[in-house]
Amino acid sequence: MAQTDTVTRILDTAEVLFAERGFAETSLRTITSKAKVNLAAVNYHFGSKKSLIQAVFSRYLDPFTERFHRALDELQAHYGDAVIPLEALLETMARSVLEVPAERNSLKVFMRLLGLAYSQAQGHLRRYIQEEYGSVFTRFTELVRQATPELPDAERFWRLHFMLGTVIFTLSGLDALRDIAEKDYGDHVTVRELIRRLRPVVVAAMQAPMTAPAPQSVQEA
Amino acid sequence: MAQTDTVTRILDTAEVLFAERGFAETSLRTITSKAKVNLAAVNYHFGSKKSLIQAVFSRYLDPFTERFHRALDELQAHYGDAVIPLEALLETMARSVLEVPAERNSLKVFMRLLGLAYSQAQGHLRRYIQEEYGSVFTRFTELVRQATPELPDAERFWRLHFMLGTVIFTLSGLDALRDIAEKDYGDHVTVRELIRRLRPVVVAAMQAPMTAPAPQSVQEA
DNA sequence: TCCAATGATAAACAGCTGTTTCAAACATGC
DNA sequence: GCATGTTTGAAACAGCTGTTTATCATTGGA
Repeated sequence: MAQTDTVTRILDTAEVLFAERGFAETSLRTITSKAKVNLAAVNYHFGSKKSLIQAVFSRYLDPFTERFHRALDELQAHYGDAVIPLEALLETMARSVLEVPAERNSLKVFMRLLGLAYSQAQGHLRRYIQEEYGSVFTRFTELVRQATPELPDAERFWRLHFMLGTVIFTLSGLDALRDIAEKDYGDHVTVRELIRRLRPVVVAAMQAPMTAPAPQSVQEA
Repeated sequence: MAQTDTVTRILDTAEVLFAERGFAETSLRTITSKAKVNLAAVNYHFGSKKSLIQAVFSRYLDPFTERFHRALDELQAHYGDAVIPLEALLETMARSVLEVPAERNSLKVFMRLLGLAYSQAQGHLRRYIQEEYGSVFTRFTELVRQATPELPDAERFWRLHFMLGTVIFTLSGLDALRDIAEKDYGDHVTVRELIRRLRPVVVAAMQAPMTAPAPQSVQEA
């Protein structure tokens, strides 16, 4: 065995580079040279670049989904048959997201990867994540449904994705935004502080009053 | 002159392909062959692939900023010295965004490109957009400042970017989200309808109550 | 001790990338 | 008509891409 496992050295290097520059823009040669590992090692241990990308995600998402499931278990046990309030659900999710990368001090990388998963072409990634980790999301949305019975299903779906966009966009572009905020407002913000700022905004957004559907006379695009 | 200008044929093809697959994942050969144009034409007319990417953005952003500036002029003329309410500002912005691509029936492409500009590596793009079109955004945020005097500057900055994330994330991933929504809720939504749904959410988010700063005892990441 | 399996290494592979070159075609002004 | 500047065309360029091969080293078990 080398001083640290070749596989984990590849994963450690790859996740940072992917987060910094995207998948297509990061070559295997860049990864392997920075990881002080032979080029062929990636294909030997992971099979292909695609699989390496998925492995990087699994290493974050597997512990996350496990923790999140457990946290939801506790939450449901605590509330029994009563409806879990929206704030508690959001709080639990936030805590689960924060806990995982705390073990490896890189929430920033985690969020940036999530952002890339949504925005980059990489259709295989979205499919992989959907198939592998879709069930947690389904469970969560069902609980949100019970917490917001006044919302029509479609409206809640869209608002949840509005908020997903808020979180992913903000946290994945964190460095750039933090620089601007610090320069313009002397406001050096930490991730935990950002999440504190996010909470009331997300709650207010989910509970915003609904407006009447657009009149049909308006032309469509 | 060919049946349509070589330059515009390149731009038309490039913007669609970029929106579909990202910048790094779209080769000049794919663009030129699909546009039925010689490979060298891109480098001849635009100089480089980088410049082509910027040209694609200019073609959207130049008309947009011009319209948006004009719309803000009218708004300020109408309200005189009075403070323009937040809803009116957001409404004006939404209208300006909607108007531009209506001329070329591709708001979807426009939004997807905006999303890519934020998420893709392409540091040159962010710099280009910032330098070229930053002034409109500055003007807009100043008006938002007057409309929300109760918010501290830093808080307003973050909330504006929260909402920017919401809009860009939603509209740039529109196709995928729409498919899910249609399958699960039979809800076939148009862009204009989505924007109608976005409005109350954004307003509520901007006007959400503030919570006290986190106690200093909490450890930071 | 020998064998087999596993892992690491360097080299080569075919294919694609953005860009350049230079000759041909074209249009335009005189 | 000729000469001018502009736009196209096919081909080549050097460089990088992911992947494969074949060789070598190292290990653990019989």
